[in-house]
Amino acid sequence: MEKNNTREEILEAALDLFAVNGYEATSISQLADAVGIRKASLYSHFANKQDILDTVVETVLKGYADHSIFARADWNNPEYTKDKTGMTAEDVAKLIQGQMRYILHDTHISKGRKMLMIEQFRNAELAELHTKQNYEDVLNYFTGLMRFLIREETLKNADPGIMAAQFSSPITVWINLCDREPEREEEVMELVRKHVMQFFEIYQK
Amino acid sequence: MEKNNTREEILEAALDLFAVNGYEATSISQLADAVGIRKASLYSHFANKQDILDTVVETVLKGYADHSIFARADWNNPEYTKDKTGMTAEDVAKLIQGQMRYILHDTHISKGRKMLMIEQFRNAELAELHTKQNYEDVLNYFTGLMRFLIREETLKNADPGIMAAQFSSPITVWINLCDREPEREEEVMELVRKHVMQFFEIYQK
DNA sequence: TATTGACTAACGAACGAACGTTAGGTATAA
DNA sequence: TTATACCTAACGTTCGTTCGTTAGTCAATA
Repeated sequence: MEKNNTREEILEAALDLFAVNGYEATSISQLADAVGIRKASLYSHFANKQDILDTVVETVLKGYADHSIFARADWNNPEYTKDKTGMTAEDVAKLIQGQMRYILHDTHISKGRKMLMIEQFRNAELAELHTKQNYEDVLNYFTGLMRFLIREETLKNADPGIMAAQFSSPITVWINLCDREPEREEEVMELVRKHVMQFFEIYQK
Repeated sequence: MEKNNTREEILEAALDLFAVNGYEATSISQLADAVGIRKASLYSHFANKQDILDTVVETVLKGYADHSIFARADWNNPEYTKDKTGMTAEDVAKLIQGQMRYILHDTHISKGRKMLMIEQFRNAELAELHTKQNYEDVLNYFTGLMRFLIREETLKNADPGIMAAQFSSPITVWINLCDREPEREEEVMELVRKHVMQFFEIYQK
């Protein structure tokens, strides 16, 4: 009755290792040790090492599509924005902090992000994925937010793409910092608060 | 009379390879091939593979200390600021664009940056170096610039640390984008121009 | 000037260990 | 009975490294 989950364990361990060492520098033996089986047993579940990477990437991609805050937002949908009208600077700061906590601590998302970071100069497919997930989707999301806040007359009218870059880039940089030095998370959260407050002040209508 | 430079050629090829594949995923044979010698000959110049990495890091560090725009600036030194008084938004945009071109195309700086990017989750020393070079020094530099522009009454008074984060982070993000997709450099340069112009507008006195 | 010897950089060959992978056997459970 | 998950053993290849040799350079010596 117990469904066998070795395959999932392998994928999880693989993402763990790829997110620290990268694909090439991770060996089949390392991976097998992490799962607690012999390395030959991996081949009962995957055709070869590349197949493991492909499946991990597939999993990361699917997890992203299912759980990404940024890819799923729709600022033109009243259903999506109805609980976001009349947001103050503090409200937005809290919202962003919550999103950052999620992005930082969700294991799939954070390990996927690190893997893309490591592989971005060797694997063209992963480089593209990196740009989409950590640049284009983020920028789109915050451009939507800026347009929404301008429409609501919370912020003054200016190029929303540039506003989004100015608003989101510090957050992106601070997420990378926390990936490297997790003990600085609280320091970063305070910076985020200050950043959002100051952003709203200077862009206020 | 000709000074032998094989050692330098090895270091250059090593940085090339480490900046794409990382240290572990780069083999001694690959490196020897890139230099055009047999792999055993590498050991006439370095004790072992780790010694090559250590020396490459040392070289990157020295190159950074000698050539980094950010580590060498001193906004309290009149000698440094004397040609920077009365800068308009366009002047600053041009200045930043020039600095970005340099940072993007100087081979040592760009390859060093990529190597640190790849190694940041496995090598604590390189993670620290990454934070210093691409976060702390950058933030310090731009905090200095903000203080300078506030002192000059070009910009209004606000938290210069937050201003520096808002000003520099988009630039950091765009440099990373260009590292991944160099063909987007001109698009990025236009974004930088817009960003700087808009930044000066909203923060104007 | 010619000879010697010390030093160097590069080499081919080989080392044991680890790599990714395959084959074949065994135990478990449907 | 058949299929599956895991095993041990081994494959050929590549890994980082060591060894002993060779060819060339250069300074001191004869």
